[in-house]
Amino acid sequence: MKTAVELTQLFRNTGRKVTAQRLCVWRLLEGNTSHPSAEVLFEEARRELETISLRTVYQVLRELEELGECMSLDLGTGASRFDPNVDAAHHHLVCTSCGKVRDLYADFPSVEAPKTGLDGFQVGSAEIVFRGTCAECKSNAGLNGSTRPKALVS
Amino acid sequence: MKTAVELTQLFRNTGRKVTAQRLCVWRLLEGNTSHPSAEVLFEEARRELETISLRTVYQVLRELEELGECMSLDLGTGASRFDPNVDAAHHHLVCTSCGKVRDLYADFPSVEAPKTGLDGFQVGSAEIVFRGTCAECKSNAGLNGSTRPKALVS
DNA sequence: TATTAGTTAACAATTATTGTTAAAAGTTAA
DNA sequence: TTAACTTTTAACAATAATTGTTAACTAATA
Repeated sequence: MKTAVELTQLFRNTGRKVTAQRLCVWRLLEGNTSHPSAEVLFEEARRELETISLRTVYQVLRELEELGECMSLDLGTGASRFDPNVDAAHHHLVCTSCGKVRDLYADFPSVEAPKTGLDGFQVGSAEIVFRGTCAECKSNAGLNGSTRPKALVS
Repeated sequence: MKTAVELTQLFRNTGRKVTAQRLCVWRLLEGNTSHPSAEVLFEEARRELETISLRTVYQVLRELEELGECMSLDLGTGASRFDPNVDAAHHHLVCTSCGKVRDLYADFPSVEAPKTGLDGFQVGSAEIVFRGTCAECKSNAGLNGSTRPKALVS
């Protein structure tokens, strides 16, 4: 994702306005590797800008997606997760207990769809999702039942 | 997934009843590689059993999942897709234009999460999702606009 | 055939997300 | 600074997928 500063340029140049709400969400996403949902971003945004609405957060996320500055990920955790890292190829680790998502920067050169047997299917991208248990959920296991399992394996 | 015949045994042995509805959905899933959604299964089931309800289809799918006989996949196509193939490791090709899902039986031995740098995350499984365009959508491209793009890249 | 489980209809409810409207407020170019 | 234009907000409604609920009915099994 472009920086908030770069986005400011871009928006002004294209007749869009740089509002406090946009700036707030942009800044929250900049360098963010936590893969927040819209709701989570909304809660964070509200701390800085008490009057921001969830509706607006969705709008800002949508427009970032349309600009190719942000990706929404469907990882089976209930809500879409937003990832500002659209440049570096990477994969994801998803905790099946708490829904936490972590980036995995590893190159899997062998992950390429075979050329044959695809029935003409033209492959553009490959995403790997690793599922498992994060450190916290592992230590919480057995006792209580972990930190609010909002989503399972999907 | 076990065959309808095996499931019949299992259900009888565990005090559950083998109803026409269960049998119908089981049979529709047996060997099914089309990754149908609940709705699609419902429509197919209704051809054989006009009175079956969508509610029941969801129930039957749920119980198959709980028995580990079926997987629900969240591939960013809107609705969950059901896959009776829970035994053989395989991956998926998803058409970003029409949502079609195809199995890919290919071994990617290198796809293993690294041991280090995971911050204690314990990885259990890896799924690869290849996205692209299926043969039909490729030939339909340019003219009309393809067969109802219900879902995009997610 | 009796018992028990399952199905159906007919809803309500939920969650995530987008659409809508009008009024109010903010941003920007000039 | 102002005028023009864009955004935001509130306050809903709406959608789609899915699950919960109830009661009446029907069907499966021992």
